[in-house]
Amino acid sequence: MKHSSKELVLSSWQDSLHRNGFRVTRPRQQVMEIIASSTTALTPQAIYQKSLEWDQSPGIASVYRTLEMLEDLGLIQQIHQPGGCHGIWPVVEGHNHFLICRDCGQMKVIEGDEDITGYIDNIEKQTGYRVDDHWLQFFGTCRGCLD
Amino acid sequence: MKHSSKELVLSSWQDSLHRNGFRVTRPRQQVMEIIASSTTALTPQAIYQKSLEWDQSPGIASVYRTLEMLEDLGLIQQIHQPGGCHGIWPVVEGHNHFLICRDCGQMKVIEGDEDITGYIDNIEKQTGYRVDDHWLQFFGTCRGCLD
DNA sequence: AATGATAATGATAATTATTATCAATAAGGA
DNA sequence: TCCTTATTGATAATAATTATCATTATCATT
Repeated sequence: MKHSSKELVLSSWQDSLHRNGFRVTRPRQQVMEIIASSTTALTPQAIYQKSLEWDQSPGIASVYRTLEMLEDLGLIQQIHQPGGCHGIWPVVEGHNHFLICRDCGQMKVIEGDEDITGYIDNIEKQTGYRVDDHWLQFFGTCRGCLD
Repeated sequence: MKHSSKELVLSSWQDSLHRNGFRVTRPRQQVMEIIASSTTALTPQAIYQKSLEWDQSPGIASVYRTLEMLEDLGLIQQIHQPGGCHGIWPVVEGHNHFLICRDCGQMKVIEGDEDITGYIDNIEKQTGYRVDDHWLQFFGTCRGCLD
C-alpha cells in the first residue's frame, strides 16, 4: 500500500505534536488536513472558510491557535505575495525557493539552488553585513493558466 | 550646491504628483518626507507614529490615502519580512534585491544581479511556468549590529 | 474500558488595522 | 485675490486577530 505525500506529511505532523506534548484534536487535524491538501498558500481566513465545508468545523480562534502552534513547531511557514497578504505553507526539508502562479495561486517548491552562494559572498564583502538567510520567490503563470 | 539623494527623491516625487494632477499638500509632503528619510521599511502605522512628532501631523486616513496614491504612481513598494508585516520603501530604478538587518531593520538596496537568469531559464524548462518577476531578499546582521 | 487531570475548544468580547463617509478646508489655476 | 474642487480630518464602519473563560474532550493511568 502506497502512502501519498500528503499522508506522510500528516502523520509526521501528528508525531511532532505528540512528541511535544500537544494533543491531537479534531480541530487541529482538520486544519492540518486543509493545509497539507492545498496547492496554494492559504490565509488563516481561507483555511477557516474551507473548514466550514465539513459538517463540523473548528472555531476561528482554534484555526489561529493551531497555526501558531504549527509555526512554533517549525512545521509551517508564511509565504508572502505581492498582493500584501501572506499564506500558510508546509515547511519541507532543506532550503527552498518558491514559484507562484499569479492567476491561480498554485505553488511549486524548488530545491534551493546553491548558485547564489557566490552572490551572497559578494554582498557580504561589499556591505559588511553577515547574511544568514534569504528568500527567493518567482512569480509568473503556471502551465494550466497559460492557455 | 549639492543635493542629497533624499532631496532628489522628494522633488521627483512632487513632480510626479503635479504631472498626474495631484495636489502637493502638507500631509502628503510629510508622509513622503518620512518615507524618504527612513533607513528601514516602515508600516503605515509606524509612518503615522513618526508624523506625530511634528507639531502638526496628518490624520491616519491621509497616511493610508497617500500611501495608496504613491503606490499607484509606482513611487513606493511594499517590502515583506519574516515577521509577517510589510513595510513601505521607495521604488528605485532597475530591478532590485534587498538586504535587511534582522536586528535594526536597516535596509540596503542591491542592484539586481543577472546571475539568476540562468536559474530562471532552468525553472521555466522544468516546470512549464512562465516566470515574469521574482523577489530576492537577504536577511542578516548589519555592520553596526554585529558588534 | 473507565477515570480523572488538564489541555484545548468554542463563543464572544476586546483589540488592532484598514477603509468609507462627509462636512470643512486649502491647493493652485484664472 | 478669488473660485473651483481635490483633499483633509474626524469618526463610523468593516475586517482581522487576539484574549477571556466556562465547557468539553484528549490521553495517561488505572
